[in-house]
Amino acid sequence: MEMTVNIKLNNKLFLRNPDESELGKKILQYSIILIHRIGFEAFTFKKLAAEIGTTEAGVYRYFENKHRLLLYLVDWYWSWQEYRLIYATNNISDPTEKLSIAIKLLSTSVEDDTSTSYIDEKLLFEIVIMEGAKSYLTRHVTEDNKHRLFKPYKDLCARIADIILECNPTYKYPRSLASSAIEMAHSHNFYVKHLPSLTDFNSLNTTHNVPDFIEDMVFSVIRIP
Amino acid sequence: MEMTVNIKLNNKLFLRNPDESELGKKILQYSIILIHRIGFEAFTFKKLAAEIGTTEAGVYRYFENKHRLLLYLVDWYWSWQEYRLIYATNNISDPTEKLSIAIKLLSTSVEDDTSTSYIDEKLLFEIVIMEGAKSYLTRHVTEDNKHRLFKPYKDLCARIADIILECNPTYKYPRSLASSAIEMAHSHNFYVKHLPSLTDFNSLNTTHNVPDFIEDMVFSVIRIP
DNA sequence: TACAAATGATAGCAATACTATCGTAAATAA
DNA sequence: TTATTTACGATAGTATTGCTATCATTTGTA
Repeated sequence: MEMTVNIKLNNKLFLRNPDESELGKKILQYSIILIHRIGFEAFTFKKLAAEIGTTEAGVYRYFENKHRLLLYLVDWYWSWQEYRLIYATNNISDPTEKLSIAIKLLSTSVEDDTSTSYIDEKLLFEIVIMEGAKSYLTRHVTEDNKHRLFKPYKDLCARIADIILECNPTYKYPRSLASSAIEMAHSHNFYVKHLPSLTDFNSLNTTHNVPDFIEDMVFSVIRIP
Repeated sequence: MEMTVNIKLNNKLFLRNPDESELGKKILQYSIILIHRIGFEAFTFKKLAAEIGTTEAGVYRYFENKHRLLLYLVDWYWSWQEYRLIYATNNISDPTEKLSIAIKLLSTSVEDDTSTSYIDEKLLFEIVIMEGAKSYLTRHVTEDNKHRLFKPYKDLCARIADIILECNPTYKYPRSLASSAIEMAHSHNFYVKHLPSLTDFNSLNTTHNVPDFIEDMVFSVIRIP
């Protein structure tokens, strides 16, 4: 059986829906490749257009600016992670096991998922680690938030907060803990790679790793040994 | 008795030391005000120059570019926080109390500290929350790191990691926990203000707050009730 | 009094972040 | 079939950004 996952995103993210045309899909595909290669700061619509053989104006027909494109990619990523979490925890009743799965899914690098042809999930994972925070660290967070542009991230946080409450209904800070765990899953992957002295891991010694640390943290906090 | 704290920073951060001249101090003072007002993205040396009545080229004589200036401010901030931590924990022997003080210092907004005339610590605190991550989320992290430009941050992390180890010498992830706590101190202040659904606090209900959550987290993890 | 250092003033330039217009090809409706 | 929308390519243009360079003037130091 062949099947594809189609992730629908808030239509305020784009001017023309990129997943409904060949050019649109190419914009998504090559923006991931190019941002991954040169970084979001150096990334421009002109360079992207040259990469895929269209013009700058052509890209502007799909996205207002590169920040909106980043938001699209980040939202896609969080929606995809939520889908993976639902899929991976299906039929599992033990909430601690669900939590453990969630932590592993979020903090472990992935292989390119073949279910979507034009999105390279491995590259996207690395982009979200490196550039993800820039999607909300702006002057217009509040406005973007009103337009529900952070909904996928919040939905995932809420889902994990629910699992935390299932584990321990008396824990006082489920949402804060959920968002912290998700952020740590990314930030510590960044630290391991770029600022290893901020962690207790190194790429050689694999006895300790990021998901182990986060699991230890989360389960300690909600008092599950 | 009057005294001033003078923070010396890595001289690779600047071309000409800004704290050794009137113009340099004005650059620091007004860059904080301007970045706080319009955000780091919209901030330019031209606008800064106009603000303080000098020219664009004048600012470039002190800092290579605006990213280096941000790094200067962020490094200044972390050095200042480490100084505050040393000062506030002086003569305290109980490591759990030291840890508690550290968490409060890092996660609670400050009033403008009068010990430095040209740096507004309250504004700087808010800048580091909003823009701090951009100091290391770049293509040149590795190079900047080689030049020791993140040393103040790492020093503070190491100091807190040491306190964590004093509390519990068997805890496996002291550095990861320290860097996480510091980051959470900032990120959750950001969430409370801009994305409150990611937290369990709100500005009205002050029964729960950011330092309480982080304390609960840290002490749970190192198994101190 | 001489000299170097710091600053001010101005110019210029390539790249960025757009916006606008126009022609054409392909898909769709009448 | 023809008419018409739509999507795209091509080109042009503009304000701003992110610098670098030059030269004159002021200011502090020897």
